Amino acid sequence: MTKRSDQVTDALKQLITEHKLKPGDRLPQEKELTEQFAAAKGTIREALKALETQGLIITRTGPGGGAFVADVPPDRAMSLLANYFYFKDITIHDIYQLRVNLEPELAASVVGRLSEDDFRRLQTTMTIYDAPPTNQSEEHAQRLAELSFHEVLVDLCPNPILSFTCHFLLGLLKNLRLCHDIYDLPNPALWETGRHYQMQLLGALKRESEPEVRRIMREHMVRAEALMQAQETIVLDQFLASPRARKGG
Amino acid sequence: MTKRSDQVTDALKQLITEHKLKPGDRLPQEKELTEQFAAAKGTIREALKALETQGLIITRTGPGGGAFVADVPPDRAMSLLANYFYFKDITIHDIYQLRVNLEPELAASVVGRLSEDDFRRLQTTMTIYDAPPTNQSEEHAQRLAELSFHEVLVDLCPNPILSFTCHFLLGLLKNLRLCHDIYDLPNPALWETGRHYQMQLLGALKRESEPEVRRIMREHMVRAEALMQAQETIVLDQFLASPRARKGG
DNA sequence: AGATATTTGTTCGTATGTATT
DNA sequence: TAATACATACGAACAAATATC
Repeated sequence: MTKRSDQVTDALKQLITEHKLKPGDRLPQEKELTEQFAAAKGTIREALKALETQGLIITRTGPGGGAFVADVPPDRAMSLLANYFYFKDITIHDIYQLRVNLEPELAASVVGRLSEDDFRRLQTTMTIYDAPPTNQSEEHAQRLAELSFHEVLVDLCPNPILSFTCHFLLGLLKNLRLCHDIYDLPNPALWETGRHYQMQLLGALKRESEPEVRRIMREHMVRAEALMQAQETIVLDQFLASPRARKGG
Repeated sequence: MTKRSDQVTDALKQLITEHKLKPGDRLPQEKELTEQFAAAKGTIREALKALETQGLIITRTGPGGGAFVADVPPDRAMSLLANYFYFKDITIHDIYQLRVNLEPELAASVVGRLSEDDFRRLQTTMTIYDAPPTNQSEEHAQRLAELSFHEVLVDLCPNPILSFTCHFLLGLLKNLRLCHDIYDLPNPALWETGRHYQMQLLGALKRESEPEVRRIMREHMVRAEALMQAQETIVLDQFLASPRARKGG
């Protein structure tokens, strides 16, 4: 038997779609809902909480307050999706199999859409890894900055699905345990090639040459995957070896 | 000030990650949680409801019952993500920009992994659109069956991210209002080419020729996009024209 | 099969916090 | 400042589901 609160959740969702409610529109108050659904406050609140965690509504207290339909924030959508992958173990190849094919599209989709300000943003992020890193934490920071170059493209991409997917993949690279371990290893080649390709990419974007943008980004991704995978094997070997090593003293 | 129930939600999430709880493991009971967090029952229940909505836990009543860590079901992850795109208007090109680049990878990733039974499944789905459709509802059904061909590939794909993304795109094609409208239009070319490419694909999969599989699937997607886009313009024109037409009688 | 114990699910009444007027 | 309207939180009781004996 489905729970009463879940029934209310579904009913409220239907109410939103049927009445074509838009972000900002208000739902009935808790008191009204208790009457409409003949359910107690607690039950109604659980139903609203479900919608709130989905990002579909936000609630405000005080006069004129209540539950308001909301645009799901990208961050929330990303963390909800990240939950799905939490118990699967993701490999570098899993991530780059998508990046190799999608990042070129992403870059191509912004050709001719960059303002002077956008170019400055790209150039600014590149200055962070202008010089080779001197210590480990600096190297770690540079890796994250390198990713933010791609986040600028994500912001400008007109395709919401492509943009979100690439953004999510960047989130995995930023947050996954495996990736943190990889970033902790020194990797001058990764710094060198990342810098190299992004310089080339910036030029191609300025020339507004879509084929070149596509080609450069693809090469960039293929190269990055190879370098990351090399480190992945090291990290995984360490992981396999360490329990033994500890036991052995 | 952040809500008490949200604090509890975060604390419970942290508890799961820190104790490395895996699917099947139990969380403390409501009663214990009220004591541990010095919060009322309703507050605890709202926190648990948030985790339940995310698909991170399921709850069971009775002795030995409680909240159990769960693997997020793919369906739930998909519908949570679909919420994000609910208020964005997605175009055919948005969807196919990803499909053109990912479906070839998907197909390539299953080469050499198909059992006799899998081949039968593929062949069975193809029989549904063996003959040209005679009426509109039959045509609509065939379109959905055509998509289920790709769902077989999704099931076999070893890359969880690629598999999920392609699955999600199929979900959009199945559920989006725009796509339903498109499927309602007669389109013999779509039937013809879909059938054609899937026959070819089946052959290439049997020969285990990865380059061919990739090439055929890409052509299939490029062709499908063109046909779908042609219908998209018709549907959108209708949509723009219809208010006028109604008013005019 | 039926009684019982355990645990979540639901209800109601009340009190507190917060933002608007 | 005070009054008002709304969500948020507390606490006790009851209902429903389910495993065990």
